[in-house]
Amino acid sequence: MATGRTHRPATRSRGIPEATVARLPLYLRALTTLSERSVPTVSSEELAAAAGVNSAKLRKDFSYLGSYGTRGVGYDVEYLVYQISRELGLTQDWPVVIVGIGNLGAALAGYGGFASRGFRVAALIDADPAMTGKPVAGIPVQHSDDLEKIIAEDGVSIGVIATPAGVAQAVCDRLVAAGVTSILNFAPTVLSVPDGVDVRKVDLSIELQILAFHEQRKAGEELGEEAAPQAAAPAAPPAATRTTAEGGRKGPDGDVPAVMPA
Amino acid sequence: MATGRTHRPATRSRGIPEATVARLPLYLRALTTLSERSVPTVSSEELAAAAGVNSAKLRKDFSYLGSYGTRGVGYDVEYLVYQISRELGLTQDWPVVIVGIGNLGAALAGYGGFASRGFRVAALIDADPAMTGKPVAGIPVQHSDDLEKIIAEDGVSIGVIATPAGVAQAVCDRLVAAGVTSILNFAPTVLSVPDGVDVRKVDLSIELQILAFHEQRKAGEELGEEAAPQAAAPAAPPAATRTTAEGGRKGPDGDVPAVMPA
DNA sequence: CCATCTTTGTGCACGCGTTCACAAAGACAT
DNA sequence: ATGTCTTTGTGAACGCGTGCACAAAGATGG
Repeated sequence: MATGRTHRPATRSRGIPEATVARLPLYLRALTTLSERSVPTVSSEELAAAAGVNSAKLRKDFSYLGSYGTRGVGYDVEYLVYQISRELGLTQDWPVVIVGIGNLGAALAGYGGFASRGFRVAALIDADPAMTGKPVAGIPVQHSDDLEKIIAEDGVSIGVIATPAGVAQAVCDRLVAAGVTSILNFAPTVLSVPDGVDVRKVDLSIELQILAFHEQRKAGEELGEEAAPQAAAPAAPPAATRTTAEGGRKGPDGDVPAVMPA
Repeated sequence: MATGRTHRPATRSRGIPEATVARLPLYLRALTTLSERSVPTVSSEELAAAAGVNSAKLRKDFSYLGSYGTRGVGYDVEYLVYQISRELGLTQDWPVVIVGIGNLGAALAGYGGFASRGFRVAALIDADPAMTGKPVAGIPVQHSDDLEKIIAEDGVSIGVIATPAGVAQAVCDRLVAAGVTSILNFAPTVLSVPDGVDVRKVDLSIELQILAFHEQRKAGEELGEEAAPQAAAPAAPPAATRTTAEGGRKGPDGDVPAVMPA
């Protein structure tokens, strides 16, 4: 999973646990598939399998929404699709702006999953004047000078940041000042926002690193493990006296800017 | 955060809690930034602020790795960078293949965050013959017929799936059969894999839906809330006798294919 | 060498999330 | 009607993760 929430430690929203909210979209997707196949009802067991979760967990999740099932039968697919959509707020229109139209921003602009769920790409914004006016995924890119105006005119409350890390906080500040209260951040930076603003972060690099950790562990187990526990530590051990790090020896790597040169 | 893990319920790997592993990349990024600025040591308080977490949590996380700090001083930045890198397995080379070179696949191929962390894009694979040979981000796209050969020759153990949802499971099966044991999935589908294979899922649409939920809640609170609790339920209520759903009335939407027509 | 001050490392308690297991509810057949 | 059978909804136990708060460790100054 992309990484989690930032703000709001555990504010149980309207009694629905955060963990449950995060799974509702999963159920919704499975239900939509069933709906297309004209399946009238589905049992918690079947739906759980389709969504890849435990059936008891699914039933408990649904119990937070109300009693929408029928004992001995299961859940009415159409009805449940509507209830979950309503709970998630997908029955209304959510205009979204995407800031930073690099490779990733362009991919997001063309992502079908948005439009299909009540999300409407209201505008694409980029700081590069050369991009202004150029259509991406059928939508003309606008210059970031007009950011505030765009947000206000379209009543946008959700912003997507796909800029380099260096400018992400600045973009974030402008979005928030303009009235945006929910942000989906693809830039590899920790954004700080005032209370009342939600930030969710998707970090591609982090996901790979987590996979690498498990991969390494698996490889180690196969080899009998406990082979090279401490190896040769290159840098300074818990240095007693504080050693002044000699220049920026770390050379390569460095936290590369970001997702794309937007 | 992109969404979470799929397999491996809570297998505490080598004593390090899963939640801690997920935060290590965060710490590593903050530490790398400090390293570039030649900061020799950092306290848990400072580092925690930079990473956006609680300092007590950070200290506990580090305690799972060992005692790498010095009381009264803090942590040696260079040393900690190395220790975390080693723990995450980033000191070794991880060849990665990306399958499905649409907009998203191309964005991933050009993503700087990969190369900078020990991940090497070994190959780009797409099923479209028209793409074969075409360079994307400097790497020529190869045809999916050669998938097995590529995996074997380069010793790839990590695969990224950026294909439409419809073919994701098939691609996944081929990857696994060819020897891949870790998969990062961008297609909006639940992948089923044999034991021993890790799957992490990044679902852009789900993230937005979660934001919409909170956004809706915030909007509701402002209006005094409890305004339209039950509204007019359109579809069938917990139908007593099972109603045969009339055709595929659900019409619009439908779970759109995927990320890109790869 | 001792006192003081800073910062780590962690024991402990608390709360959320997960899972089990079962009683209650309703469909369906006779 | 009544009994059987299926499936929901949930009480309760458990485990993980988080955060507090403090003792131990070590640096630093006199």
